[in-house]
Amino acid sequence: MNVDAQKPMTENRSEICLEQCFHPETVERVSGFMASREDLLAVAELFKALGDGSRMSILNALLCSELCVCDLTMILKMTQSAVSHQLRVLRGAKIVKSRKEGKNVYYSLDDPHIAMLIETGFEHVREERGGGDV
Amino acid sequence: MNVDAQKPMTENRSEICLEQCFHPETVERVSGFMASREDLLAVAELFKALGDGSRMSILNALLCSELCVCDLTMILKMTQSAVSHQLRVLRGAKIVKSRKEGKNVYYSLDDPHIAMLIETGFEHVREERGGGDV
DNA sequence: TTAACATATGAACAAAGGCTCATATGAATG
DNA sequence: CATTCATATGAGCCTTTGTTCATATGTTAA
Repeated sequence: MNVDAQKPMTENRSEICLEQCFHPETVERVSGFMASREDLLAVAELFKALGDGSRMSILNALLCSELCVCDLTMILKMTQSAVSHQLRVLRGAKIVKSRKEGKNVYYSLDDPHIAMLIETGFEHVREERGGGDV
Repeated sequence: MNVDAQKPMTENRSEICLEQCFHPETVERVSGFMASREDLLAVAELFKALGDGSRMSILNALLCSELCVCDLTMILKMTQSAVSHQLRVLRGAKIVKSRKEGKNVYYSLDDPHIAMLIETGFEHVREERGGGDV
């Protein structure tokens, strides 16, 4: 989470890479192609929220069924507090949504993209271990 | 990255959730559905590696073209050292691959899943900001 | 209202992560 | 071989993050 990048590039150039080393047109073209800083950060935040073992376990469970916090606590064998804290992160990232029913709060995946991301992730790591390439 | 969960659940049950609160069949069913701990951690690691602004910028650039470290340094206006460190993380996560040519090392996305993940991520955040739902 | 329970949250602490600086490695060139 | 340049890496520093513990909030039932 930096992407600051707003320092004068003139100075940068002299320290790091003398003018002959890089490919100016490529750099130009790719620079033009880059997503907005805002989008980049948003996507990074999304993946960061997916990038934790506990949260991935929660999501894996929610992939199967809507669940209340207590169920999750049982399934993941984690503290209720830890589960709640992680659900907060997931809620903040709009990865899960919640629904209140009496004393219970039921969580589920927020939208189909999320399920797709998670499933693609699993595919990727399984193939990687399995064969090497596809 | 915890997912330890190997403490005796008997004790857990009495502390956290008395027997009447949860849905035993659901818990049972979902527990059976869960991916292996190994896969969960691998996926979490994958997303964690994607979950950083600097790395997402690198990947966004690589989505467009194969690039050497120096090009990336220019495009992202980051230190060469910082870029190299992040490329190491990406390499370790098998998200990018590298190819050496003379003094330069060229990086590119490792496989199509990666591009798909990133693009789905962008779609998600754009739709989220744009409309609210699809 | 009081008690019991499900969930949320704040503080504190330990661990992980990203950046910079300095330096190492390894290739090309004189 | 010595130099130069592209890239990689280790150490140190500071920030972020995940967990636990204690407690707050809010809902249902007695």
